[in-house]
Amino acid sequence: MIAARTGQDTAAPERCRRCEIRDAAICGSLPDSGLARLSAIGRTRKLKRGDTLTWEGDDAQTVANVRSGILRLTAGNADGEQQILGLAFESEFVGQFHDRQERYSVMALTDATVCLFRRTDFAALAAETPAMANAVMTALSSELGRAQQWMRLLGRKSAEERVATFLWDLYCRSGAHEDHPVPLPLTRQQIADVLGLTIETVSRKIRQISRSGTIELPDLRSFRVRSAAALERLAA
Amino acid sequence: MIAARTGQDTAAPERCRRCEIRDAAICGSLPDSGLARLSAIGRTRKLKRGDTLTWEGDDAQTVANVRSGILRLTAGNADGEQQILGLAFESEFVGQFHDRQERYSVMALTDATVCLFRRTDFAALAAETPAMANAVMTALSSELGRAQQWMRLLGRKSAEERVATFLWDLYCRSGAHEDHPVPLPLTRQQIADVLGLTIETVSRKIRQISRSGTIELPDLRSFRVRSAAALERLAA
DNA sequence: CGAACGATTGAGCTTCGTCAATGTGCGTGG
DNA sequence: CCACGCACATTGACGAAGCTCAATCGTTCG
Repeated sequence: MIAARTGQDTAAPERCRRCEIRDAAICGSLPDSGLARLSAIGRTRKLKRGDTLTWEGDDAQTVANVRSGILRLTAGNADGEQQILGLAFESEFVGQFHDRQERYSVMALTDATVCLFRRTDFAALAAETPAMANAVMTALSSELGRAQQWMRLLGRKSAEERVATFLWDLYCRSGAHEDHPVPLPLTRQQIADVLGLTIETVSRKIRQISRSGTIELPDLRSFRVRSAAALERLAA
Repeated sequence: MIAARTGQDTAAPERCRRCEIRDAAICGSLPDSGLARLSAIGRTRKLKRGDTLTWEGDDAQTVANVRSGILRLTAGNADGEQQILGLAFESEFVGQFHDRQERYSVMALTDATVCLFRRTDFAALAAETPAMANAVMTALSSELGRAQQWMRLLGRKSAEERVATFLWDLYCRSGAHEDHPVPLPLTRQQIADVLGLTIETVSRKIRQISRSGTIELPDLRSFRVRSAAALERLAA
């Protein structure tokens, strides 16, 4: 999800210039010494699908960089209702760089690998290394940008546009080309939760886009884009 | 609007513990020297209702702290459609602390006073003063929290809940008590834009909440809360 | 095979947007 | 002062989008 127009030319990889996706750019602006320090304090953790990395309200001990898989960020409210705040894909950061309390719960939607940093280590590094502090701000800025794109999706897009946006997003991130299969590692229910729709509406709209010939559905866990242009147009 | 649970005990004022609103806490964690530096680089500007402070896409020259009035943050997309990203009230910050390009346009919904800082001054201060960098991160974090609350409003709330949330928000911020008039300095159209609804729906829902006895409408530019508990319940 | 789970499809209903008519308050010019 | 125009607000009728409820289908796994 979705765009941070950072207005910066960092060295961070950009997977797809045309869609709304950019990678979090935290590493791009770091000097080598910062990178070395960073990797010195990180450790890898593997998550199984369904595992929860952090719970909303917990002490914020760690921030994480996604190496593989898809994480889901959710915040509950008093009624126990869950609002999905977004997804985090490879290379993106999740967690509170600054706050002492988790603002959202993070769950793995697929098997995933993350690189964990203790928040305090991170903060200490930021305090002593201006470039690091700068990088944290970049990450926060970029997260904010993603949040704002997400708002546009939730606030203004129709069900069809939401579904198309989601598929387009996955397509762009996957690096696949037209007619090549793109993994779709979420259930319809999970997609519905992410997009703020019901499972029935998601199912109907996916079918509808498929019947229109824009995509193909070889099975429930993948899709092929027949016309990228048409899909992008549907995504609005 | 709306909540940043920073998990921090800062000295920043908290107007209303019960509702979702907190003040941006940037000043709370600054040492006096930082504050002195901060006020040295700031300057005041008055905005008339309808004035635009910054345009999306412009070079980000300044960040601003709202001293009075209400600002509206919007982002356009290719189609020229506008998505409202939120409002900024007294004591909150708007603008890009980190990015070189404005991410949203800022317009005054009412006459307003802002305190402006050049982004570069701000950044320089942050680079040399860890406490200042920390404060910027706090502000970014808090903005992120607001964005996430806004997502919940856009993603999950019904028209009635949105309107009630908005009124509840204003009520809490105003510091007024039950049966005291709360200023409502926006037109129905502006409220509709903010909440992602149409003017007709806003009008109907406000009337409906009024007919239910929860609020009273002495005129179009203010309201009185008859039952704060009921209003909070409607806000969900 | 049968149970369980996810997905699909249909029917009906609710909510909210659209379009159109009407009401209300206010400033301006006669 | 009054009449008029204008902007904003309200209200009603209608329709479309999407939600709810329920039935059915397909796959997978025991």
